[in-house]
Amino acid sequence: MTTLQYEQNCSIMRFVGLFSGKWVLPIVYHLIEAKHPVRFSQLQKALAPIPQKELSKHLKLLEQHQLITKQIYPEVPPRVEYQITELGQTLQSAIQSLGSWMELYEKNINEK
Amino acid sequence: MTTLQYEQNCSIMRFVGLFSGKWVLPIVYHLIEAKHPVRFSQLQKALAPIPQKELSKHLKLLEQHQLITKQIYPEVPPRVEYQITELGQTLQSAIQSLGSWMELYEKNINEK
DNA sequence: CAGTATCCTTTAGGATACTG
DNA sequence: CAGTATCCTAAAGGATACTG
Repeated sequence: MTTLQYEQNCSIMRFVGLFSGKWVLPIVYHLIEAKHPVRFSQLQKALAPIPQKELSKHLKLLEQHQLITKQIYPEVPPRVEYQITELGQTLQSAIQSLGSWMELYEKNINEK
Repeated sequence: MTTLQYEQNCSIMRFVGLFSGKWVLPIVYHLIEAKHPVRFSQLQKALAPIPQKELSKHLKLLEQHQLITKQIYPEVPPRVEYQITELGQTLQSAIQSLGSWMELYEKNINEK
């Protein structure tokens, strides 16, 4: 019998695995807040100074994980829009609570 | 006027910065759940297969960030205990919501 | 027991240039 | 516009051996 390891058993660790990367949560959260489809260039501008490569890579991964959808419009110049899925939208309160906690924490640290 | 960048302005990004690292949230959460002081070796066992180096490094950082305290007992063999601070304890619900979301997500993905 | 120290490999991250 | 491709550096992560 193999020892079941913490890595596979802990939902927190699996979460960290799924959302590892400096820019992942910000991308997701921006799309959650936007609610409407957002173009690649809009995302890049909103999340500046995110490197284009990082944005591109994580959008692809998030789509694979069914947290966002990608819509390509065959126009010239090309238009590509990203939108949060219903499943992705369920992340809203969890991510919000991280941000709220951070502000509480900083307030606490600074007043000492 | 300099453009204020997303990195400094977004509490989510600052959170990600503070808790970056595969093992940080698991360590914090274990201490939150424990409530009582926990020895180094207990942590290592509970979070296996965490490398000793990672555990040691992150405990030091968490202490610097005032999220945990360290108590050294001058015994032989030495005993060192770590405990969550009140400030650290305030993370509980935020981290829990990450884990709960992860389980919801996995359930959703698997039933397709 | 509770760490350090060392070494090594992989990944993340970012700058820049190019393309359909 | 919306990406790729390339190159590079720094940081993360992990295995192992050693120490007060």
